Amino acid sequence: MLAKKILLIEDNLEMAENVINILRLVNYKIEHAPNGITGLALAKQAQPDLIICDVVMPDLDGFGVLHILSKDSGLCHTPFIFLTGRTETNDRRSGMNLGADDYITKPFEGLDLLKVVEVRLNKADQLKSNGHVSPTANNSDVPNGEMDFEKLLIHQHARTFRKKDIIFLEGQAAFDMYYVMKGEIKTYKVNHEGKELITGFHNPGSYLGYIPLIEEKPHHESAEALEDSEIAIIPKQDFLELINSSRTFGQKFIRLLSQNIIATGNRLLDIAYQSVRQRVAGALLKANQISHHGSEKDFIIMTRKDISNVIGTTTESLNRTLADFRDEGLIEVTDHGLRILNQPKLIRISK
Amino acid sequence: MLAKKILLIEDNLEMAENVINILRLVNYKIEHAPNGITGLALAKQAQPDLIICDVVMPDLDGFGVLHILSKDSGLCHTPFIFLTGRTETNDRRSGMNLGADDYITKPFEGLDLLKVVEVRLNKADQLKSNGHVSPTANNSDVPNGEMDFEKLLIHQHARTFRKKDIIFLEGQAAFDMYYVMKGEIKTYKVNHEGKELITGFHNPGSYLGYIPLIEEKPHHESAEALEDSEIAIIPKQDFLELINSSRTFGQKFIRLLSQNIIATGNRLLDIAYQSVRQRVAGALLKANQISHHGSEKDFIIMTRKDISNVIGTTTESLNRTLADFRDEGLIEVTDHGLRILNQPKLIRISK
DNA sequence: CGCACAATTGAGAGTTATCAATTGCGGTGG
DNA sequence: CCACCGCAATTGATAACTCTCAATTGTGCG
Repeated sequence: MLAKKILLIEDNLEMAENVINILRLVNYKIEHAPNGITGLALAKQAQPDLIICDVVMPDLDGFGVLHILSKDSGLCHTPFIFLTGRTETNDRRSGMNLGADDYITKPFEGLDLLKVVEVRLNKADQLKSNGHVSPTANNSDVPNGEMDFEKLLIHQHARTFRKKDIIFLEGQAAFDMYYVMKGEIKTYKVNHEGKELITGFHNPGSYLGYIPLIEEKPHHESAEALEDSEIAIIPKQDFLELINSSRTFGQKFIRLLSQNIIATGNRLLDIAYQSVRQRVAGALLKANQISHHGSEKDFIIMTRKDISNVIGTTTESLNRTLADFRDEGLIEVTDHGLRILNQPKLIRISK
Repeated sequence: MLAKKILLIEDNLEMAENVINILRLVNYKIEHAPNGITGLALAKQAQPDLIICDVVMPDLDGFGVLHILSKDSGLCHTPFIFLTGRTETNDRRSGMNLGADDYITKPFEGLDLLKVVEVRLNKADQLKSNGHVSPTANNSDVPNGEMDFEKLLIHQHARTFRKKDIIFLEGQAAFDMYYVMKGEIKTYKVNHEGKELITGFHNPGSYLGYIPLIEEKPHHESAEALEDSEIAIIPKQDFLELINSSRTFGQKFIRLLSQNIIATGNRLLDIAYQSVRQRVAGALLKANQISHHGSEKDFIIMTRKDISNVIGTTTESLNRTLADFRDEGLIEVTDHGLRILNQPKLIRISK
């Protein structure tokens, strides 16, 4: 197989050297551009298999480079990896949506870099060789086939979001719909005092962020990755066309929305009139139903903060209730999570 | 004009005499059937302009008569009025959905009877003479034209629901969508302990009860008339066809659902974390925005119970908060309702 | 007039939030 | 390798809030 060609766009020469040295270890062919402008030119000329690009650069920064490349039909599907400084990403709560397929934070381990590069090259190969077979069709992550929709996903490569990464923030303008392919995402709203209420958990096969597209409004909730996740990003235009042209897809969405309304209505009633004790019991039961995501049965892995933000209470109140439940022999608290011991009694409490 | 022909189906002869005597005063032509079976036969033969029918009868009761007539293309649009006993209707909370165009409770005043009959005859005339022009197009109650939808409404006559009548109850099977043409409706959910949470107010132009039709599930909330109202009833089949065939209508519904989701999400956040004081302020402001329904500006007419059921608290807590607001000069409490005196400060409190 | 029901007010109990302090844990840097 | 830092989890004490129960007043209606 031909050696893969990688384009590195990085203005800091020391850093560039560093990256190049690491990549050379695996026999990649490296092109280096010292700024965004020449990076663009080099990309068009060399047609690399993958692009690594620093975010912070004079003149044309990484976002600019990405933006321009995404308009280029020959390069828009080339894997694009950001090199981001610690300070920028450490504060993930700033709501950045990187827009690249993946990213690496500086400083980084050589192994991390190689891994990310390899994964991205492999995925790109898969997409190419599979032709029009959807990448999601290969693994069984995705429930009930989407037909039209999968066709649309083919032309999208999934982006990576690491644990705690923000996918979008309440109030931001909405440009895309999101489709979870791997991992787990929470959506939430924050009130005036900074208290958070979780509005939903989203596993593979779940759609995110489409309501603002319909309403032509900013995001009404935020989304954050609870674990490393892969998410396909469908442009607003494509989504709207799909809704408007495909009857089955439109109907599917109407049903999604309806279910959402019924569920939210029930939650309203619970939060309005049930005690914390009742809501905790209910939340544990629901979490237990849903979150068999790979883990043992009857095992709930969530931070106290997240559980309390589902219930709409403080961690302290939650914790007291959990302690009560533990003392009453209803649940078991281990290092790794919660296990329900007496489901019938919990059900009784939750009503 | 020809004398109108009215068919009375009533097994109690004394009651029948009574009704006939009253109706004769206005020169109606009366046919009388002493039971449901002959009533049906007489209806088909005489083709009356209006039918008055007792609910409680041996063999075939009023509901049975109505059901059979509604299948008859020649009679299904004939105004149909129920005569119901006090005991049945007094307990309106039993969730009956009468299904008739209107009803009269025994014992009744002669004037009431005549009024109801006259109103129904007039409406039927209007429908006939207007041909394919929607009756709703004549008055400006209904916002932004519905196009396809109005055509569908033509073939429906509105049913009357009196104040406090139940339109549908949570848990009941859902057969129809409802379209408010006049009056005001509240939808609400009730929890295990009988506490009520109001999920919405619906004015003319508003749709009700369609979500269960989409989901093929029982009603997820109940609906009750807050004042005398007129509601068109669209059969499930018609609604589903409309959703599936009309692009614009489907889109319209997607938007309705989306708005609902955004609004409910915000309410969740409020109820979860805001104090009663904050929620009362918010509710007053919102009620003030919406409920200029004919009444004076800045004037809120709602029972304390309804306000507290919007907020998710008890009437006592609500009332204490209202008393506070009154003492602080933020609102004025009169015999007929509440008036907001200091909107800016209320806004500040609500956040 | 009296009944049924909505609104109001009071007193006390129960629940939940807040503030504060402590413990435990994973990762970092020396 | 270990001390240290930051963060999550836990526990305690207290304050604040809201509900419940009870009693009273007001109001529309037969």
